[in-house]
Amino acid sequence: MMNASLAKMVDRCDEVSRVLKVLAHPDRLKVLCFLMEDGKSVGELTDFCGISQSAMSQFLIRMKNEGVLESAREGAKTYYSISDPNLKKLVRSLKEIYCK
Amino acid sequence: MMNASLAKMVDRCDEVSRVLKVLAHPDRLKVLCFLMEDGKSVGELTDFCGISQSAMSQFLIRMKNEGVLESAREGAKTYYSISDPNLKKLVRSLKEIYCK
DNA sequence: GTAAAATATTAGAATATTATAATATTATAA
DNA sequence: TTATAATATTATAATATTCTAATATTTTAC
Repeated sequence: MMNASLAKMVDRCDEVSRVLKVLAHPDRLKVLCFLMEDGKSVGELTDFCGISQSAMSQFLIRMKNEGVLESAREGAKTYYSISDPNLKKLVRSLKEIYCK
Repeated sequence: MMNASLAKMVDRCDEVSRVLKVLAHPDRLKVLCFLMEDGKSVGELTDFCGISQSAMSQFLIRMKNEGVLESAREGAKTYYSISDPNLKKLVRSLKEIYCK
């Protein structure tokens, strides 16, 4: 009726869909693509996306709380980077699928 | 500054994030996992997910409008299946990443 | 034709998300 | 110590999503 792999996936739909929600916004996805290279400051990310500083900060903190980003303060700047290896894999897959 | 693959991905963030939005709900993700096998009727999908018939119908029609599902009426039943090959690849990737 | 089964539609309340503006905090440089 | 740069916080309006209930449509079986 239902194979083991499907059953496992179904068990994790809540968890996985929460992560997907993070990616399901053009600016957040853009941020994550940019962060694939290395850590960036809030200012760099704000410039890159062209959204307000406040909106960016809120997105970043939200993604950090969701467990996919980590932050490191260096002086007045805060650098964000991807902390979740699964998310990195996922963004790589998206590139594979949609950017060939 | 920014490699070609990243640039391409950034160009498609709007499109890709719209698809991800479809997956970013536990019940819709569950449906898509179930549909990886083959087409299912609205009734089967409703039973599988344990949500109301109306909610399921609305989700299915929305996903069809989004271009990831197709439907085929057979008598009183409507069978839905995945029409977007990229979405299939994506669900496969999610299985790979999160269900190993 | 009428009833029942299967699906779709509509409307609306409840909730969540997004975006903006204003302000606060923190750190550095002068 | 004050000004400025960088980031975070708060509040809120605007919008979008989700869920439910009620009803409508379509098809088949009788």
